[in-house]
Amino acid sequence: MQFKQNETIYTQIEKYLKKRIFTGECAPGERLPAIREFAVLMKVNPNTIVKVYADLEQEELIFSERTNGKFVTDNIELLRVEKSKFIQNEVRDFLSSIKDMTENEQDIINYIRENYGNV
Amino acid sequence: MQFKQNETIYTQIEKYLKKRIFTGECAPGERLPAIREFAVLMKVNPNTIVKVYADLEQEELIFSERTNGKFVTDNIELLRVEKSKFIQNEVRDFLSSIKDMTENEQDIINYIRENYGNV
Amino acid sequence: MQFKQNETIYTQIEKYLKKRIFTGECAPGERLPAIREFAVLMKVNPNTIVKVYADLEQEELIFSERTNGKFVTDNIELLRVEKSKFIQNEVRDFLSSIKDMTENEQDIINYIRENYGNV
Amino acid sequence: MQFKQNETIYTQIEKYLKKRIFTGECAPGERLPAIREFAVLMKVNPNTIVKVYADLEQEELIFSERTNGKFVTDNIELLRVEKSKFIQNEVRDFLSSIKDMTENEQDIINYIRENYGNV
DNA sequence: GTGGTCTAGACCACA
DNA sequence: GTGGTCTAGACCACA
Repeated sequence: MQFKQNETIYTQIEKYLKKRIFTGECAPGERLPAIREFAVLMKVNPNTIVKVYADLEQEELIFSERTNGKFVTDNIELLRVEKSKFIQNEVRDFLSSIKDMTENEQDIINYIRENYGNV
Repeated sequence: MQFKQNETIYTQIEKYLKKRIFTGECAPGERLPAIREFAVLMKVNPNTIVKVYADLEQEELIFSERTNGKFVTDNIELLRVEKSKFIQNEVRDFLSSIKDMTENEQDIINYIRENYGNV
Repeated sequence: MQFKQNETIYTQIEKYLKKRIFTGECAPGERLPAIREFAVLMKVNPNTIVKVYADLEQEELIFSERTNGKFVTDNIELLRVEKSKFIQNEVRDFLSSIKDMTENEQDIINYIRENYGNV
Repeated sequence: MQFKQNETIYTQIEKYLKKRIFTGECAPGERLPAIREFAVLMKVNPNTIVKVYADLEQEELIFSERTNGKFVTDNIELLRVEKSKFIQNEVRDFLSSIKDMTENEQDIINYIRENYGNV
């Protein structure tokens, strides 16, 4: 994974992991990669992953089993709600970033249509 | 202005200023606020504004007149191109952040419609 | 048994076992559960119980008979003294943790009265 | 400060700091010691203090001003509530640790009276 | 000077 | 092997 500057590494990994959880690539109840393993994969220090996991645990998206690893929550309802919040957040951030430079709703939708195929 | 954490202040001010330039609130050829004045307005240290102006000058969106201050470029064509790039960037960042969690183009457009009025 | 974080499991089991010994639930001279059995009951690794028993043996609260198992001491006087020490310890730890935030002795006693029924 | 084993350093510092906040030794709105300064005082690594401050900030007992330091909340009502919770917690932990080894409420109160002067 | 992030790496409890 | 804590210390953004 290639990290942007101007956004902290842990934030980027957190977003990445959340998206995997929300899309079900990391399924409810599934074991997450071990801290050290994930750190190697991401080419970061284990402590950075410790922070990522701690933050997601705080939000109850994942939970710990002592010495056994970290697991995606199996609270489907919570996942549904958090996913919805996450998306709404992204949408609103986007809209407020771009609104002033566009004419109206349709203008933005056109941009979406033009670029949807290219990402 | 309220700053987010996890993104540097100067980046946030740069975006803010670019948007004012692209929307014409800061018109082509217009004088920008003096560093100290802008710093007071934004409640940041003057050094932060120095960096912002330097970065925008680097991108040729603004230029210096020695002792006279900083001015928005009057190269309309450059403004048009940069604005377009800026918007496209935002659109693509948004799309790639959200694509995996949505079904299709229409799905995203619905989110836009739902939230357009609330930002 | 539900373990707290921020305190090691073996410490928590040690306290639990001591209390059973001091209350006589594990009577003087009585045989303690076998390591494996106790480990299963507590849902911990046998090594953890090995450590617990070793520590209590160190304090002479329990003793080994080679292949026959571990037994609660039958030194009643020692039990009396250790129980008393244990309680005094708990009381003093509690008092020093809370003293600065309370007005006086009576204040603490009121807290005891208020909460005695709810634990 | 002398740290106990079997309880993490950061937990002990957190409790220490909370108590200072609840007693008003660190008054509402007051600036807390700088991370590095406090680390030197406590003879621990700055990162440990970072964690302590982060945890208390999470609980809204303290707040950050970028590059200016950390401050005790001035939300008096929140302080009152959290102090009350903290004390109740300590009292209940104490009671459940000692209840089985005592006869009744009065028995415990006697222990409090006996030891109050000696802590 | 102040906090935030990150790395390298050690040591521990527990399985 | 797995996570948790802690240290030493670097580098950055910001004041």
